[in-house]
Amino acid sequence: MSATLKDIARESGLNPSTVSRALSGGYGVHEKTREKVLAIAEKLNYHPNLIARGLVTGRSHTIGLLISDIRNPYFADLVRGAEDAAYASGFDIVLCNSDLDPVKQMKYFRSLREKRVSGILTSSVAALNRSEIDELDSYGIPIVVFDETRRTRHLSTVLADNFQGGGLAGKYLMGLGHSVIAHLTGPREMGNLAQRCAGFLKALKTSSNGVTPIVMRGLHTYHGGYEMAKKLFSRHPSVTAIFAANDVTAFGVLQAVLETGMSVPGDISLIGFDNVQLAGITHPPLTTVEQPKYEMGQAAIEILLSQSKEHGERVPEHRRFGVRLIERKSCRAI
Amino acid sequence: MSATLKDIARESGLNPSTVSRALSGGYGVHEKTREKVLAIAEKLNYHPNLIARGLVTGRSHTIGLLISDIRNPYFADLVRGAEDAAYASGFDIVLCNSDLDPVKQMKYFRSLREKRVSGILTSSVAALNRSEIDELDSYGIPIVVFDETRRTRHLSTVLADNFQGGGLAGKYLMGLGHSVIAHLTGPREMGNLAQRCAGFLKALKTSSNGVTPIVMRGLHTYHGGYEMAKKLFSRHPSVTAIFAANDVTAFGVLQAVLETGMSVPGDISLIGFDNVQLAGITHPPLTTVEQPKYEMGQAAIEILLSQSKEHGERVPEHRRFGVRLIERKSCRAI
DNA sequence: CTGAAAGCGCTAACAG
DNA sequence: CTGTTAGCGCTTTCAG
Repeated sequence: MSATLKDIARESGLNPSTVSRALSGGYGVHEKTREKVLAIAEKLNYHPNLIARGLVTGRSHTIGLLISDIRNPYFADLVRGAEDAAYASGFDIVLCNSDLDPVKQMKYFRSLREKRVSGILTSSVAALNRSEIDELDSYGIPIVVFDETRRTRHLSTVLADNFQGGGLAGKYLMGLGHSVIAHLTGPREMGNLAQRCAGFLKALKTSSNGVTPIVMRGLHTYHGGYEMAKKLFSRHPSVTAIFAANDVTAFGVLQAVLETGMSVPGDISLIGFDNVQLAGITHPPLTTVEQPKYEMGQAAIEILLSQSKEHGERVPEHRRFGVRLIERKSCRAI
Repeated sequence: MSATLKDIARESGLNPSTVSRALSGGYGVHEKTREKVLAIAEKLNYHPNLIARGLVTGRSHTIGLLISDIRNPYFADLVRGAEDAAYASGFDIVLCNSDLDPVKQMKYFRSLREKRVSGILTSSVAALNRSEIDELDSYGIPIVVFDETRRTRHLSTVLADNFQGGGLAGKYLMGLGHSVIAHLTGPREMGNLAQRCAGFLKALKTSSNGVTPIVMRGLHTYHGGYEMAKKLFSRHPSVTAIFAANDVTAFGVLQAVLETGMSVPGDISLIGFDNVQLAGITHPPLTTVEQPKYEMGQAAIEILLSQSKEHGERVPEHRRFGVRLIERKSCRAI
């Protein structure tokens, strides 16, 4: 089928190893023979077999990227940042969607490992348990996980300052005069959400006037936001402000508010988290806490790449990104 | 480092080939020895090296997926459909974002080919020219392209019935009584957009009352929609309805409308195309023409997989999906 | 059912 | 600067 290095060796009367050098390095090869090799390669329509090369060098130049669902715009930004950075360094990204399913997740991890990827990036999907973390550690490749607040011996992390972000949201809402404020969030195990919640609660606690925080847990998805909001309105009709764990959840809340015949920000002030692409064009445009998703994706690749160069014991790296409040039209003073 | 097949051969006193059979096939191996092999493999924490296997079998079990930008929610759905289908068959997806850049695009194609992917899925990114199509043909792997209206000797295609969709939009707007209707679309070379436009124009033409179609071209992106709408309002203040080439473009239009102090559907009726995830939660919820993105992604993988089994001359396959109008709140009768 | 041998396409010492 | 040799980890004839 495709021409091989041997073919061009035969054709040129050179030795395969010389051809190899001419093609990849360029060093230690006479310019004349190099040109000759290149010409023949062109003529034979030769294209290196990267998987053969990978076998001998041990480098696949491929990075696994495991998230819950690419349709969540938060991940789209993250992935794009990672892909761009990887591309710039000559690496490919294999994309895996786990849907937060612990079984699927481990299947993907194992499959990536068998493909001998250079490293793995993962959002902290279904919370990893001890033995799973140990398994990942045993892979001997750099792994960086997003939004993971715990520290382990080998895993690197990149995350936003969720605690601060939660505080920003809480303070903002209080500053607007709200006193019955709800926080709609996801499962307890998600460390990043827990941090947002903690920061939020802390902010409310430091206020002079008596604010009543209501915390509800469900799924941090569009649907989850919708459900939680409905429940909230029936149980606590006096709420005037909601801090949603992320924008997509906030979108669900928005939907519920509209269906209930209320309005944002007329009856309910709403604030999200992430500053997802479409947050600016909902009605009303969503006030939210921005985290630099694209940059976080990039950073993860940088860490990964720098670690894969190191030998011996790898020291994990941890990077935390600042957040900021994006004020739009979904909150009002009371 | 990692245990190899040889290690377990030595440990068990068997021949590597026997071990190989025990591990992969299971056929033609005594149950007893098979169990023994499995046990030792487990003990040694053995994991097959898929890249070594790939080298000998010539199968990478990897599929390249080249799109313009994963942050466009249209692609997110498509990609997810593809990834799920690929996963189900034991294939991985390597994701590439070309940004419609012809150079980047060909780089990706070549890199995928060198990685010996089993096939390539691509959205019809920057329009391919003759010699590029020839190059793709020469790869000798199945390639399926989305949204490509031209037919070539080797490329398979999957697309929605864009012509019909355009017609649906046109008819709907006319039925509502609009007579000054604009269509905001992308570059001429994009065959799918051209079809949408053609279907739309055809529908208007068959109307009894005199409708004035205005067609504007720009970029079919959020920003492009915004720009075109601004221009449209200053040049044709009498428009009452807009058909945007896709939802993301429609979102841009929506933004422009709001900024201009008008409202949808009060002053402008707006209809999109795609039925992207968030189309239902903009304000107002967007009326649009839905195409089955997820299913299209799946279908592409099916075609790809069925083709990679075939030997000899491959017959390309073409699949066209129906579309339907999703009526929401962004249009009104005049 | 198992072993021996060869080789996928490439790189990497080591000589020369 | 170039050739020789060996081998990455696995599968796959072909014998036995």
